[in-house]
Amino acid sequence: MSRYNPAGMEPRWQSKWDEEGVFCAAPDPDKPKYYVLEMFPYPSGRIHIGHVRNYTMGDVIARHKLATGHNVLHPMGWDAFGLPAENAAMALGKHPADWTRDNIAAMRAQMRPLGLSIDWVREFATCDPEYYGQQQALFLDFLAAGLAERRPAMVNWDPVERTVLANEQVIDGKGWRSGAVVERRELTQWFFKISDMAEELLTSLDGLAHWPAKVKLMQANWIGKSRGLQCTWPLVTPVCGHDGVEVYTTRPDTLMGASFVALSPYHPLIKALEGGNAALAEGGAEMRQSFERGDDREKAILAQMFQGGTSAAAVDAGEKIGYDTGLRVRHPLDPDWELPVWVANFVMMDYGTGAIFGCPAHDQRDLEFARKYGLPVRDTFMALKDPAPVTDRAFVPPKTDRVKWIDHFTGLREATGEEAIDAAIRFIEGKGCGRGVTRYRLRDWGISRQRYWGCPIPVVHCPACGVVPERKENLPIELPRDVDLSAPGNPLDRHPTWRNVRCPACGGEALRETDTMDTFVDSSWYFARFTAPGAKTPTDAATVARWMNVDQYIGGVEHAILHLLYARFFARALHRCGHLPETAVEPFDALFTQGMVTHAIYRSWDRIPDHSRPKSEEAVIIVPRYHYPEEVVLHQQGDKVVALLRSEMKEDKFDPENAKDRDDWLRAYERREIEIIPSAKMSKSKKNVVDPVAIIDRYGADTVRWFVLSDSPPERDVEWTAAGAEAAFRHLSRVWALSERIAGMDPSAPGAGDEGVLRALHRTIRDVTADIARFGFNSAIARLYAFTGILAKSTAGHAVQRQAMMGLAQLMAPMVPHLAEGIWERHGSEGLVVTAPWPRAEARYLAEDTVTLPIQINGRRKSDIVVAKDLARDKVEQLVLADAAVARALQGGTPKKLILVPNRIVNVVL
RNA sequence: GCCCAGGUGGCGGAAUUGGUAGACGCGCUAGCUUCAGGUGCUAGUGCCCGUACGGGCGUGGAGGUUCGAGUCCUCUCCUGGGCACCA
Repeated sequence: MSRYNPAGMEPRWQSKWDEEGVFCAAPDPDKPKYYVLEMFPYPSGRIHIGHVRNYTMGDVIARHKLATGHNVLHPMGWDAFGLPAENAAMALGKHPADWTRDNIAAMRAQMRPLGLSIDWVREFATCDPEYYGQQQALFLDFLAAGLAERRPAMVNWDPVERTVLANEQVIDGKGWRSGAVVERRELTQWFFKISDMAEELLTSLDGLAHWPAKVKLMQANWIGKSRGLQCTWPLVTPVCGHDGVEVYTTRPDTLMGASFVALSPYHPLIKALEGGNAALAEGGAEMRQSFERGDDREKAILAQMFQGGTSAAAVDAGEKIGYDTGLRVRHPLDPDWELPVWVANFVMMDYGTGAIFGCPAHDQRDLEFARKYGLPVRDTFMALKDPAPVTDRAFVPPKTDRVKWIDHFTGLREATGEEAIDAAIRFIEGKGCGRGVTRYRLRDWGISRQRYWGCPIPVVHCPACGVVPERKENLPIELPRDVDLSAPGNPLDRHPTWRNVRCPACGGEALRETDTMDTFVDSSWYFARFTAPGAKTPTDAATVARWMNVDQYIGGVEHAILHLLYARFFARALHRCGHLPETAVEPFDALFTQGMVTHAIYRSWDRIPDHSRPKSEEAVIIVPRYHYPEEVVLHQQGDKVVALLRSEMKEDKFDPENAKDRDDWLRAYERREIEIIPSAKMSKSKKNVVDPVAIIDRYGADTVRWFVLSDSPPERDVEWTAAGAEAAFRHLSRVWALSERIAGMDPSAPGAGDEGVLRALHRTIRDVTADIARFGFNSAIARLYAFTGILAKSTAGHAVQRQAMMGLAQLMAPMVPHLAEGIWERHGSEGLVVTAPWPRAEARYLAEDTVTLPIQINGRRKSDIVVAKDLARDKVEQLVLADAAVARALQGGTPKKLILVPNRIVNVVL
């Protein structure tokens, strides 16, 4: 009788799997293929418990598919380019390449003990020249296909990272990694023309049946399709070569409510005008600054704080500023109607035409602007019920609401906004002074980064030929090893020789492009590369056709827009360039977005002397101090749990592991407990992190795997608790002990209740199989707990208990593969669990010949009866009326009604 | 502000098409075992009344549909997420 010993068992089975090559994804034409992929990690150097959850989920799917006879591809790699390596280089004096390689080695070493069913032969890192060289080849193909281009553009400049960011990488006006407020700059940059595919990327979302609706919705919102009218408002007096102002609107039906035209401070006409108008130039510059630095927003927040309120509404209001340019335009529907042209800080150059017409009655921003500067407010429609002119709130009903129109130019009287918009576009197109236009919020993907540690963009700048693509035979364009990372800016710009090349076209002296690609490019096609990681072309036609699509993709919901949208674009671009079959333009058949692992935060408050104040005063500052979970011991005190610092207890010679000591210590130092802040996202600064390596060392990989799948549904966050991890370990120990007990049974001893155990086993097989298929891992585990309980109490004979134990091991195998192999071996089974065919639930054990029929009285359950399945209605009624609880309720009377749902339920209505 | 997802015991959470609410785990209570304690085992555990038999209430709140509602409908409150001067 041996004890459960994961430390001894787990490495042994891992070697065994390696020796047998069970995870090697050699194409097997006799089996259906199945490609499982988890989003690959950034090699930060340490695995995170969130990684463990992510990869364990993928592993359950992969192992289950392996057992159901699939040819499984389950690879792993590293998203290895990116800024942290450069930062580390500066901080540690270590080359980014070395830092990255070391981190990869460290993380691989931390991941391998998890026993994941990964084909490690396919492993690669995006910083391998073999990988990024192929990416450069793709870039050249995209360029040739018109999918990439170089052009000047206003870009988001992150002053901390000293590079530009894509729109998707700017969150709340701040860089997604640095958190710095981004500035706007005009730079010549490389773009992928993702906006050309906006419509396709939007409509194809409908076909993604196995994607979460939430992710599809987020993408649809991001693409942001709108239909509207674009029309010219002629200038009364042409100026600076402009005859009129192009305006885009989604509400052409409200054209008669116009009160002014407003231009973005970046509008070309404003820039042209500023030359001759000092006041305008000053005002325009001020407004642009407010865009760039968010100045007025910050000021507003500050003002609010000093006045004691920080309501989001007040801050969000954002003061509207404008200058009257003095120009006037004619209304497109009425040449006699002249309107003023303003420049306004709330008009964006990036959307529409950078010019709007203000309709204060039906737009809150325009109303605020009009009220501030005394511009007219004209109602164009009113509510059917209680029509009233607009005063301090713009009237903006949903476009599907019917409203009453005031003297509408299309002749409408009562109509919805939608109908009015359609009518207005038709009307204006008929008059020839405007056209219906569909627009998208999605803009092109700027991929240029002024950084070292990324994939070089393979083009050359030639004084004679201009921008020339590199020749494919010269790829990969490798990053130079000898770079100076100590100074700010792009080290490739400063490199003495790397830039100097011959022009691929004319052979003259030329300069290499020094921008590198956004790291999201690296992760936009790795899934395709995994199908043939050694190919001399980006993909290999036959193998990519065999393995694509990814059948199940798993990752965090934080990539719902960025990564997944780029990957969808890339798949289409790859297809156009002949690297992916058409069937793979949507590369991920099914997507699962898993929740985070969270943990409570332990915080105390330290009083430290405040040296900035004169000594005479009571000068202390109270600062928060956070504690790692392992520094804290939890103690049950009455009905509440308190956290105590182990180190403090030890200093006072108390044993933190001893409950009585904890009690004594608490009594002696009553107020030294630590605040417990409920579950939050793990964060290093709050120290609420758990180290998977430490947990694996303590309990084994199977316990960690079991735990991260337990309790919470996988799409939701799971709270890591020490008690939960203990419970997982105890359970696995009990399963092992049960297996030992059964192994030690007398094989010939008779037993009782064989049938019941087998029924329970087959029900469990049926239910666990269904649960795994629908990602209900927490439910599957609950059922395995329940079945373990039944087996543990069973008095069945040895043969049946052994069979049940083996079935249990198989069902547990995707979650706790090492333990399952151990049990399998202990009971003398052939081969490995991992390659054994998945058990089948047999119909004869699932069929029931009796049913327990709950009896409700007036809809509330009062009793139940056991009857033969499909028993005749009148027989059931007799039994129901004879039931003690029913008789008591009837008190000799007859029920008003008796509802009988066969084999399901009975309801007696009094 | 707009859009989306959720609110179920002390806690994490179960609950096919409307059909026994609270599976399973944690915690707690009692007992047993070992014992200095933890561990292990057995039983109990939604709330209220009742010694018990039993009864009443109960899935954020208020209404509604139904023989029957966690599930469907209307309104409302709260929490989390996404987007946001997008014209």
